[in-house]
Amino acid sequence: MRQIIEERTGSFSRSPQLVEAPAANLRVAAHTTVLHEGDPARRIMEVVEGAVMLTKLLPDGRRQVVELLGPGDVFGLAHDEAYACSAETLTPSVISTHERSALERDPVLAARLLRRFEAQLCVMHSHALVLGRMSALERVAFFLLRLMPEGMVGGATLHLSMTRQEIADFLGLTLETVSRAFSELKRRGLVALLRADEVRIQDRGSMRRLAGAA
Amino acid sequence: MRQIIEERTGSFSRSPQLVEAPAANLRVAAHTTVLHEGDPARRIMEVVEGAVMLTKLLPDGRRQVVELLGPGDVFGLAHDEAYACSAETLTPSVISTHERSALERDPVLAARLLRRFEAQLCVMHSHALVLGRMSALERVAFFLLRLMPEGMVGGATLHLSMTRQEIADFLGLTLETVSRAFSELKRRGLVALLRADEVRIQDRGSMRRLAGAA
DNA sequence: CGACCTATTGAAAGCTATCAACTGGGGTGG
DNA sequence: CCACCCCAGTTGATAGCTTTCAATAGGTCG
Repeated sequence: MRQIIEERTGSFSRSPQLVEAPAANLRVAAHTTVLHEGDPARRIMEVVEGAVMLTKLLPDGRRQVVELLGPGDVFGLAHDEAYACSAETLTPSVISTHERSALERDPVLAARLLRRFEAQLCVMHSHALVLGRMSALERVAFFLLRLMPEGMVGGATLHLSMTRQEIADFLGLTLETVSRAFSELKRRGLVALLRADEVRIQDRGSMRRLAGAA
Repeated sequence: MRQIIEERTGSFSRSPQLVEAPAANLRVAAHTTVLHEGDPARRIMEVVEGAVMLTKLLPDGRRQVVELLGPGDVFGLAHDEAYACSAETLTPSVISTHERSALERDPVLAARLLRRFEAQLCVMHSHALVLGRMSALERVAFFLLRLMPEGMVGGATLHLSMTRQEIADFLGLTLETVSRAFSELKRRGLVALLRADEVRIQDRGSMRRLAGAA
């Protein structure tokens, strides 16, 4: 299941003494596991391009997608020197990595990560509200709005790069419930489904109301 | 509903030009709302002593306690220049506050907050797993273990400084379900309830197993 | 064109929420 | 000092939503 990471860091690659270069960049294919929950946490990473999901597992196999990341977002966080989540690309991505010790030496990097952590923490707070207090329909509406950049006009269609199972694991639902929610949103005319992974938001106002105007 | 903040910052207090003092400390009574979701986010805060909960509201009044904070934890995060959560003390607390601009001027502060943000983000990831994938009984077990410091021996009793409603809002349940879960844990002999807010963990192993060994 | 994987839809079961009644402890006031 | 009141918590019955199990449809790739 683990796929190979395609590494293209140019002249910096594979030189241990160059880990503190501004950024060691990795180009990674879609559906690649970049790091594994529990592995020793040596490096901290930023998404440069693409989309990455962070997941956690329960001993019995239940999975939660805890965070969806886009350009600028940071991952590879450590709890007790080990990665707290697995990270998997959803699309072809570019990821830059830093030695953890660079945080202390590089104030510019530290300042950037600080700002980003604050933003990600706020997003997690919203997600706790979604997971703890919203119905299935509301969760899916919230999810679609979150993926749809503000400036996106009505005509544009959104490509979901996640399966129903991945969306379900993100929203704390089952894949069947997610599918039913999509169908219900379609039935109500709030979204149009061109294909299973091509969505268009038809009635943004109603969607916002469903998602709690968040 | 809003309670008055009792301010005792000694000689630094109420001097606008001293906001960048090492720490403007507030001593706050229990059950005091320190800041309100949506208010302009001027300052960033740290818990020095006590316990604080961060909450978010849906337009229809549904509430989620998104984070429980103890000494060292940071709050007062901003989304679009406004506080993303309300913050309320659970116990008498001491809170230190900083101007947001201090983050850029004070590298020591920034480094401390960076480390703390990382830890809090990891905790939020765990909480997403709890909210998204755990049953009511598992959630309550997880909650109790989280409150029970590792070193705490069997004999010690834990004082819950939260009502059933607050615990429910933290775990994404109703107060009745939380109460039933407590009763079930008691019935199974995993915990003892001396009073409604005095708990003793009797069988830590079983509790860990329930909580997914997290 | 067929195989396979993902998504959709249906029916039934299960868990939690909701509504409601009751209990108990603490504090207040007589 | 005791009785009563009030609020938090507990417990019960029922409803509702989501999950589970199962079968069907759709799309993609060989």
